[in-house]
Amino acid sequence: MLSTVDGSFMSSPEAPALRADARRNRARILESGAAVFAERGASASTEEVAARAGVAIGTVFRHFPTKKDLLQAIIKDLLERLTDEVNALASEGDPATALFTFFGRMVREAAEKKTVADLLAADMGAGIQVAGPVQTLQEAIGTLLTGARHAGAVREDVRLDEVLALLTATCQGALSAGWDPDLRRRTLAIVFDGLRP
Amino acid sequence: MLSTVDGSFMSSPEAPALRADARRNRARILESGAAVFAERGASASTEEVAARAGVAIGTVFRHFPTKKDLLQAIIKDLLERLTDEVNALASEGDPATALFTFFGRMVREAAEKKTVADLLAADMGAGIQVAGPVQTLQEAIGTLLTGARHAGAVREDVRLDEVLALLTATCQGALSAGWDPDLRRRTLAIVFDGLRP
Amino acid sequence: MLSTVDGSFMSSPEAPALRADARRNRARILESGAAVFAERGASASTEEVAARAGVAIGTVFRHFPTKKDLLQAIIKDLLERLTDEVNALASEGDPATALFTFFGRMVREAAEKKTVADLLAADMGAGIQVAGPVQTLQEAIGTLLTGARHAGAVREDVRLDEVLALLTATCQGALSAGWDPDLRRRTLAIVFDGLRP
Amino acid sequence: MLSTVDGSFMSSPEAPALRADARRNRARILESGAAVFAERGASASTEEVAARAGVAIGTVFRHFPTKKDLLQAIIKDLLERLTDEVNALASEGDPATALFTFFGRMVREAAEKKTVADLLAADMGAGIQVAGPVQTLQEAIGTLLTGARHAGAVREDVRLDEVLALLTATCQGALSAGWDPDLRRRTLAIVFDGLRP
DNA sequence: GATGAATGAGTCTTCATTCAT
DNA sequence: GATGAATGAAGACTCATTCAT
Repeated sequence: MLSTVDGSFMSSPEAPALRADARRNRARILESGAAVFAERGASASTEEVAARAGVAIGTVFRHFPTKKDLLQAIIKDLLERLTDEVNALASEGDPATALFTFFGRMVREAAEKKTVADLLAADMGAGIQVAGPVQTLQEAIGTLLTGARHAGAVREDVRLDEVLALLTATCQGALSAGWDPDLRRRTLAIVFDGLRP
Repeated sequence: MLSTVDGSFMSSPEAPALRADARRNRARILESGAAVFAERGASASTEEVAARAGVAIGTVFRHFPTKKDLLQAIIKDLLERLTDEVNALASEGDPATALFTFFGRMVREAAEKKTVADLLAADMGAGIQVAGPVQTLQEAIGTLLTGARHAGAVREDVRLDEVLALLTATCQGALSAGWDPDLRRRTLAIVFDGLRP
Repeated sequence: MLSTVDGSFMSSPEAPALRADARRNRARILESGAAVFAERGASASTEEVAARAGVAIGTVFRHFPTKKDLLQAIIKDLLERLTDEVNALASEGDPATALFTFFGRMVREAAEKKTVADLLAADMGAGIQVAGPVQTLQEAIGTLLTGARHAGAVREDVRLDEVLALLTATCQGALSAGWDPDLRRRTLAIVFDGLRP
Repeated sequence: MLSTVDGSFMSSPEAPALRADARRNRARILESGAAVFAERGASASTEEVAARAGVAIGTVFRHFPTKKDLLQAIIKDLLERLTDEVNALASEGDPATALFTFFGRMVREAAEKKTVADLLAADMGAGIQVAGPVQTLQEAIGTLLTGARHAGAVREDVRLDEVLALLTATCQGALSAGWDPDLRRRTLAIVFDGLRP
């Protein structure tokens, strides 16, 4: 993946201009947070995130005043990275396969890193708000879908919300059940078959 | 549904006979536990389960020495009920549609009652062991699949583990995303299409 | 069972019927809380209150779900006790001296036990609500004042709010400065002189 | 008021000369500290003092190595200002009214600015030492008292410690109860009446 | 000197679990 | 067996204080 975690050289203009060490810590906290929450679920302790990031607990709370803020930031980060991937596929790849490629990649990552859908699922309920980034990602996937339809790789009557539903479902399934590569391939083959004309 | 919640007259032979009120309490705890954990997730407090069951907290722990035991019992209960449903479909229904019927019913319930997959997903990770009942359910579903294949309703090369993977995935997806009936129908249509010859 | 359900034969009607040991603990927590907060101020730790009461921290929070609740209960308790005293004086004592007697007693206790005014002052700001009990106490003192005026012991134009202001002020002063008995006597003598015709 | 806030040109001889900006910062910290602690009580955070002073937290701790030091400095400052006021009244004003004038002014300020007595009361307990400045102020007030006695405005048997006790008490009372001007006038009228022959 | 990020002990609060009643 | 009070280990969060930049 090309994007940097800390967004160091292109931080958004209104950001408070963090010191180099602070930026480094922020990035490490996000990273360890993603790992810890993916492994242990959203109820893992902030202390463990701090420990894995190699900082004191206070540092985590300085960067993210609330556990919810931390969770939200991790998810946002993840969503942005996914959106970047989708956009790259949309501009480079073959429209007939780009959607399936992204779909497969996302499910594989969910199974391997146990990150994406768990966070999306486990915590949405807790009032976490990431509406903006989610919509951006969805629109990007919509572009892939349109391309695939035009290329005749996907049925004309398939709508975006079904695709998103299938994507979310398979990510969560792969995640919680730990699909091995072969099972993943066979399961997705069925879904992809269902999408084709 | 025919199964009893408390399993009163078929408890394992060596278990000491429960007093009538104890049996009643056990059943009510399982029931309220299913409701509470489905609504609030597995991190809901045991106290709340007790309150909704109308018993004191001590009573819950007398029946289930550990929260994990309670969760396990609830899941087991659920699995047994599902197995009964599958078996009923297998012996009565049309083999060509039975699998799809069960699939659709389970996803609908997940979406409506937020029970099945949430428990299965959220807590499997915590070391809960329900291997036996799960296998029983899986075998029952296997029967449905075989019937469907023989009836020509499902492709010959589709294996049970893919079907289970798709079932789990869509249940979780429906659950966490709250699919409305129309979205559920369209999403499952794609999956079913993928399963057909 | 022959014993009564709550075991308490004279608790106030709407009270939740505490067990004997719980009632004992509740009382001890209120007592140690009054002492600790008076000594160390309202920012003393709940842990210390628990320790002095000889219970675990959880017990304090079972009885008073919030630190604020604890503070409020202590103050209410105090106010009720004071109101009782005032009422006793109003019905028994000499109207010409009852007000002065109560005034002096309250200031002496403030100086000795460092309780009354500190709590009243330190915590009122934190959103603690004891409006009811406070008003009850004030009305009781009002009765004393009326009696004293009728007896010619206090000037006709002295109103209740001034008396309360002087009472609060001297309590706080005695409390924070630790007036010794002699200083207290001389200081109150001046105030009482100011109140007389 | 004549005293400078920063005490720049009269700092103790051995203290290293502060840079102009450092002197300015010290003054602003004292000022914002007085405001913040008066508003929020002594448990307000040092961070807030820094923010209101427009400096970083490190700067506060460079000037006052400990929160206690900061509190102590604020109180000292306050006491010195009060002493100046008393001295001015002692040398200029009418001895018969000077004491009452000062008394009334101090109580009014307490009620309005919530500063004086709060700090004096709330923090004395925490081991803050300002014995020297306090004694200086007390002696200055003693001069006012002597003048008032000689002028026949105050009873011969009234001693300084009672006057100070009444002053402290009414300041605290006015402060915590927020006496309005009318109540303040009536309450002080009673106290003054008690002091007169 | 100023800055503000990092530290970590301390505080409030929750909750699974135990046990006296 | 049922009750619900007590326990105490965690967990989220705060804040005085230190120190690298």
